[in-house]
Amino acid sequence: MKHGPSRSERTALPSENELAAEFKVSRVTVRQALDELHRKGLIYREKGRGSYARSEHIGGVTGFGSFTSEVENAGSRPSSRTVDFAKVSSLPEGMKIHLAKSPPKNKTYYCLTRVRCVDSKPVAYEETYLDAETYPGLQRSDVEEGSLYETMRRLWGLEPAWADAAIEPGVADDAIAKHLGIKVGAPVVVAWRVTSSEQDEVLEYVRAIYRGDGFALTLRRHKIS
Amino acid sequence: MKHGPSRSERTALPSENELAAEFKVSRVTVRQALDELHRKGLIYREKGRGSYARSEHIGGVTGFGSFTSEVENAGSRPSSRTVDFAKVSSLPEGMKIHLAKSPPKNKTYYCLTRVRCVDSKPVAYEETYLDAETYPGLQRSDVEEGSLYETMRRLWGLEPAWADAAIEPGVADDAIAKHLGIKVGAPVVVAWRVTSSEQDEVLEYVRAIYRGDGFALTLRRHKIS
DNA sequence: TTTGACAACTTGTTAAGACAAGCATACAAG
DNA sequence: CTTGTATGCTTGTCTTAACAAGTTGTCAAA
Repeated sequence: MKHGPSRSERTALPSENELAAEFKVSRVTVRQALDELHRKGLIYREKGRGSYARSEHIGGVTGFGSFTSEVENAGSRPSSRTVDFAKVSSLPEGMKIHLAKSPPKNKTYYCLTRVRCVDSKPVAYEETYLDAETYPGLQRSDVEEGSLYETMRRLWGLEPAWADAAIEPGVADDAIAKHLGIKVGAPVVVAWRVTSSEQDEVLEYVRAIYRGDGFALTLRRHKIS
Repeated sequence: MKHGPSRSERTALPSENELAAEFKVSRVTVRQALDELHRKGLIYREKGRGSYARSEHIGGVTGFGSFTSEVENAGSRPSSRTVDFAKVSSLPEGMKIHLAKSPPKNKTYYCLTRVRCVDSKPVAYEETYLDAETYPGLQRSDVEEGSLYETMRRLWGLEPAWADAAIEPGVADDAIAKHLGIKVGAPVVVAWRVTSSEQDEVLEYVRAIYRGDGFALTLRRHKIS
């Protein structure tokens, strides 16, 4: 026997059984989809009651993942200016200090230096170190345009899956101040990051310096525990 | 027919079927467990090959979650010194600027000010704003000792589930420099955070200021996409 | 030697169903 | 009016089963 429309007054989503019937799939499949939405923070679920949609879910620039797609998802227009592309023989000291796995020695890296912009305003100075063995024959033209992650996928079939990062405060030195259009000594956020594939191959080492005035790194809907 | 020991030479984990047999559960259940380990970044999986354990997995102080448990998991000893406990009638300006949902007006909050220490060294200055309606009758003694999240759970049955945060650079002012034992004007990281329950009830607003010398916020094994 | 078909494994996905446990309503007993 | 109970819903957990798709080694054919 039906007990009135009470549930429908409270529930944003149909029940798992209703969804299974509607889309002609099994309940296991419905649950897989709902669990994924839950992990992303788009819905929450209550035993004995139902699944509820959250009112909102907006993205932000986290400093992980692709700068290009993150800024786009946030509704702004990303752009990059390549400052330099050179071969170097070691990583910055901070990389060795902060990150769990110390990088191997006697390697050569391509060092890609870019200024990251949101709506044409420079917000970050970024040095990306790419192992020369991982990207044989890498050319400046390969990374000059568009998303680096897209290039990794297209040319080398590499897919970024995990990031380890350390965040610390700093002050802008002469070069960084000039690139970001801020004063020397202005406070900045320094992020050290290692991006790896699903199989733990290191894809890039990154040193990123974010300006602070009018821009902030955000982490939205971060699951605790 | 068996085809030699090739797989066992490469695989760290038994296959799903082997695990199901060993623990007398169905393969679906085994997969649920393995998928969870994968999401946590403890293993990775390859179709047609097997599941592989990652070499290491160490935690870090992310600035989300419980400071107490995060520092403990990182193998250090956390402590806190309560600087102040007062009633206030509004949140700091930065909270309204950075966070998605602007907090309601005409509220009163308990403002808990603490200095966070790792191995007795002060690393962060933290102001926690707790809605007086959410925590009726909150006493300083309730939060003076131990983990605030533990108190939330024990006394009010509230469970932190999600955090939204914004991170920006800053400089230490006089008060903060004194509390952290650093110089006035030293670079710091300012984190604005809202912690919510699974049902989106706001549990706390936090303004945290981290020193930069010898301490860094870390995010280990952060899943991309 | 090289190539290709095949078998035997792996994980990925889906199905259909059962039972437990929590929630909300309706309803009868007090 | 209050309280307990039954009912029918919900999500949570689990089982057994099947097939798809990718990987690896064997082995016969060229």
